[in-house]
Amino acid sequence: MQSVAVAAGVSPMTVSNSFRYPQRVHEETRERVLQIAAELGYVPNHAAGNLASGQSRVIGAVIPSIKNSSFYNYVRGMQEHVADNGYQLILKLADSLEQEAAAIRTLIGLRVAGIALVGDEHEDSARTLLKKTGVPVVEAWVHRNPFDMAVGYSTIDATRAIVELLIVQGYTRIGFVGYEGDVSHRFTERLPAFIQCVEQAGLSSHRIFLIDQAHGFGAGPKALEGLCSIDPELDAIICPTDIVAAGVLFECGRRGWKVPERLAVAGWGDYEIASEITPGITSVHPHAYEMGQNAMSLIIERANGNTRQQVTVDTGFHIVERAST
Amino acid sequence: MQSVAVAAGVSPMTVSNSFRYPQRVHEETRERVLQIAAELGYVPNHAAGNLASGQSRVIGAVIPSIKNSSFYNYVRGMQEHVADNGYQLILKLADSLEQEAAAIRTLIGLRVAGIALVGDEHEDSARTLLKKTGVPVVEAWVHRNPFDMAVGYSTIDATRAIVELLIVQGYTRIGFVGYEGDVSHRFTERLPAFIQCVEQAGLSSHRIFLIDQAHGFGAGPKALEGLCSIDPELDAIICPTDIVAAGVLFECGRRGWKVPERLAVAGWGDYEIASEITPGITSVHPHAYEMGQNAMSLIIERANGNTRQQVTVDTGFHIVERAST
DNA sequence: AATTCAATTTGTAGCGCTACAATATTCTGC
DNA sequence: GCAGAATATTGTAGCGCTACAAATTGAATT
Repeated sequence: MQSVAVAAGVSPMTVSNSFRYPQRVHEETRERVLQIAAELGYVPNHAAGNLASGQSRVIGAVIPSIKNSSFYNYVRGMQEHVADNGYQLILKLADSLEQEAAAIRTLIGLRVAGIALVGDEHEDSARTLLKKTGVPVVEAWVHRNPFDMAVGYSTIDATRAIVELLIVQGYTRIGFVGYEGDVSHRFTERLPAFIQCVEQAGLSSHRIFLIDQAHGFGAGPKALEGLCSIDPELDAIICPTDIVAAGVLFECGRRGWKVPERLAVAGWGDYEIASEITPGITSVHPHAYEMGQNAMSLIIERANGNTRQQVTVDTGFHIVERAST
Repeated sequence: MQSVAVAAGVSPMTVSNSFRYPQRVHEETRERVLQIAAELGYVPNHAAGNLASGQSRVIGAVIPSIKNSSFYNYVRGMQEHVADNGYQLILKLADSLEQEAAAIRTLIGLRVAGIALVGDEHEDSARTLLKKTGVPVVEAWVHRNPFDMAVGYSTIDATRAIVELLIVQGYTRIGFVGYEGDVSHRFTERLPAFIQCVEQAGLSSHRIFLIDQAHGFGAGPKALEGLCSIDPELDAIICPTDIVAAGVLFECGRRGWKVPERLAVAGWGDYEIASEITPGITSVHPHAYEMGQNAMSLIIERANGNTRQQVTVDTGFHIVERAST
């Protein structure tokens, strides 16, 4: 900074202001400073700025995986929103709760302005740390009982919507594919909603099969086999993601089963494959882009001192009906 | 840090050493310090540490997109390697060269220990900045003419391998799908290799169709249509990614074409879908995990002062033969 | 008991920047 | 031409940490 200041014939403070508070500096001066900075390859040291001001223009987001495209639009929403507001987004990947806790520790070490997490299940140590440091936290993809702030949609309502659609379309032997073990509420909430909804319609809710979350397409054949051993005349299947649904479709192809005549297949997430595969997969579209935008918006508002009363944003969802049901 | 020091009855310097140089501190003392730090929710301020030491244990990686799973194993390789060496990885997403340049500026502002990029095409301003700051840079997925260091494999050799496989299998009317416009060398290198290789075999190289990189599965039908209008009797097709190949497979399904009898389909990247779809897609497996590992390894070595002579690592590839060819 | 040496701990200075208050400069209106 | 306001610029101190050198401690040796 010093050398830029000398080269531009101003004080270091003016260089600092040119970057951080452009309107405080006379336009002509600012342009000269920025040009010389560019020539000298000077980029303000964020670490020093952060230390001096106690503020940060970097927001961290932890996402569970990039294995599937589910988070593409979520990240895009975050990215575009922060860019519009002069912030920067950095990402950390975490496949497990331990990794999430480590990622949170890194982000806190970096003294980011806020942290966006996915889901509402976190390690106790991470919760404690977040609480103690008081950093703004948004949980995305969930919409109740926020730890701090939350943005999401009701997976219960969405489950109900998809079950009701299948019932209206005349399916009666509906199977449900869930994830086994410790997985996020955004998955575990669906099963009770399914059971309640099919029983309300006077149908049986015993067609349930749980698979390992780690599997992608491969889960499809496994799930189909599992459900068929419960009821060989299964006529519809609700999958936890479009990837699993596509796996089921592939397996139907191998078996020579017509979709949806022999079996209706519903997915979740409205991934790109849902619209491109034949038949297209009926799916829950979760407004991921808006979720990303709102997550950043909540953090930026909090960082600017606006403590909002309403700390949960419901971005809703909609059902995309396609040929698979 | 001060309050941890007081609570533990040691000097701030001992707290610092407990975190940064554990072996310098007596085990008993260290454990007490770390335990009190945990109780107090103290996480060392990376900004201050970075400022004081001029060193950073954070490495930044810029990846083009998480839309497809192509970079999953690459990121996993990076992640696991840095964790083993006491470093941290942060990710930035960039869909365009401008976004990449912005991401690089952010990472430089953060004074990261090194930067991993994908491909060898970058904005001039970004190149200049990287050169001037001297931060260690690895370009991944390319393996020649590194800007600083590089880790990748030869897309030319891989193209040759896949073309030769098709020729050996008896296909003669081979079509090639490429990307139009300004895309990375890791794509543009393939077309000349394709042309050279088919001509060497005495075949015609006029079956070429370029598509927009932005399209995913949807590119498949477009490409197939385009190539069929060049040669309706096309008997094999080489796609730029497995996603496009899957799109072609979907389209073949709609047309009632048998794969590989009517048309052989080759993909690239060995994404999960390649092994799960029926028929499985013959694909180029790029050893992405090893690429990620090596990228981090090069940066960490450089950060530790070991200037290696060999700045390019070839992680190779292999062809996975499946039923689609 | 004195000396040596290694292991452990501790002050001090300063990293590059920004908050804040103070100062310098330019612009109004009369 | 001048007071007063508005705009633009500048010192100073300090953010939280670590490099480095110096100091302390304890055990082993003479």
